[in-house]
Amino acid sequence: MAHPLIDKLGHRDRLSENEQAIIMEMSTSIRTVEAGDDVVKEGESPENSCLLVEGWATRNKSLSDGRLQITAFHIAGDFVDLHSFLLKPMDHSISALTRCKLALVPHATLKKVTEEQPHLTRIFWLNTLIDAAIHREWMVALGRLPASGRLARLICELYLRLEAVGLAKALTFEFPITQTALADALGISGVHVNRTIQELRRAGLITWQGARVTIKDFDGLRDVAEFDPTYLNLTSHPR
Amino acid sequence: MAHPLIDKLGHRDRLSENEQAIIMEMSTSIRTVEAGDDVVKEGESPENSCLLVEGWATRNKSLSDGRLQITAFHIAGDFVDLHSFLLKPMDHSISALTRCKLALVPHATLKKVTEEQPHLTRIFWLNTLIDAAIHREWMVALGRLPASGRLARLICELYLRLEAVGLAKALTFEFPITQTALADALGISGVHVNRTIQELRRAGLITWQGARVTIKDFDGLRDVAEFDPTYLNLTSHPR
DNA sequence: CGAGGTCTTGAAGACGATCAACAAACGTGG
DNA sequence: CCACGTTTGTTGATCGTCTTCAAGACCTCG
Repeated sequence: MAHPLIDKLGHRDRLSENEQAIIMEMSTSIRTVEAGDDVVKEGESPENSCLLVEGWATRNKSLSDGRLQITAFHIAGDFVDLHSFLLKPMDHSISALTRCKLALVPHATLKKVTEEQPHLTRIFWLNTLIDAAIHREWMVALGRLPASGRLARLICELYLRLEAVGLAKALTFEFPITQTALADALGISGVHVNRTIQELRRAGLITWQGARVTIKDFDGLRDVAEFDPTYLNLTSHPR
Repeated sequence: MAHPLIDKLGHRDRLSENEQAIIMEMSTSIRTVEAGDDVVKEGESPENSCLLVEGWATRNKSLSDGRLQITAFHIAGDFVDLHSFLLKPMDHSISALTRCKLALVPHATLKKVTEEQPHLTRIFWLNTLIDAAIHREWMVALGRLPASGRLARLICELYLRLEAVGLAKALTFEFPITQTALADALGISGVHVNRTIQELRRAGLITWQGARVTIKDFDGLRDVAEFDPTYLNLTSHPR
């Protein structure tokens, strides 16, 4: 299994050899997008969905005055843009946080999967349902948690997701983001992000130097975050 | 077309006679849930998905101390709980805001649809993708809009959704909710909901008496809300 | 080595929370 | 049909979190 998506989906249900082969062959080409550039823009109706092979990307929506809200972070193995297969035009943009490598999957191929591979279709569908579950989790954070809780939650979520695909271990990971961008994800100001990071540091819950985040007290962080990982559906069972 | 779901899905793509017949026959039974009761609770793994035939329901998640965040409102014709077909256990609860009539659809039937009805599968999948798009829209509101903007958005969204299924017209609709529950949707306190409603009233944008909400100045309300209805995907095209 | 972006800190002020009290509406039983 | 209790809506006062503005320190990269 040398494919990040197969790794990831394999955590949720068993994939047959045939299904794995289909996933390996789905993509027609690889596209590279530079840090800061958009992969897809709000309003477009792309003919391909893209799978993130390498790098970090965000889903985001912007308001007329330029204010931004990041609605999700994506990492290697995420089928970032599966939504655009059926949902057109795009209601949001996908932007590269770092340089990204993306595998393009034509919508015609996905349509064929829905016609010939019911089990794989359900797995892909599930993938988008988990995106929705993560959205709900973020809504709770944005609506009901103070800044420290929101940040703590994000750290817990990202660590578990990265760990699940082998991109983090030992409670530490690289998070290549500016505090300004983090503000757009947490729904607070850049200045306050800075103060909130310091608050978690002072409480002995994390260290954060450059891009490296280390969780020093997972239980403490989980308490501040009121975090329960069930929504990530990281356990395998037949669908 | 005497079925609310057929009405609704018909706005997004054409349904064949056969597909309409399948939808009519999917449901094995009707369940009634009283106002305030839960339809499904967080943590459960139901064997049926439920389709809301009559009444208002919410999706919600609660924190350990009892604070609540409503993540969506659902109305007649919404396939509220399609998520639980593949996403188990439930990451959130579904609760009845008013007395609700729900049609139960066994997951085995849905599985059969995915195996025999690719087009209908895509339509159902799309339905959950639109739920996700609405979630993203709410995240922008929760993260980046002041209370007045959040409330204005909700009113715009609900009006358009109700109108699309024939449950509202002439810029007025019944919204049977308490200000406390509204607070749990908007991520603010109950007291502040009250003041925010008054603010929109004073600005001449709405009236709100008892459960009846009337939009007096749609353009004005849309501006306060920074509302763009694209995300609701209310237009029909082949999927 | 200089320049632009990013991080950090301080001070003032806004928005919304919380607490408290009262008014109005609603439902229920007498 | 009215009396009463409970829930919901309304208002005022005070407090806290987070915003905004501003300035300086650090750092990275050409």
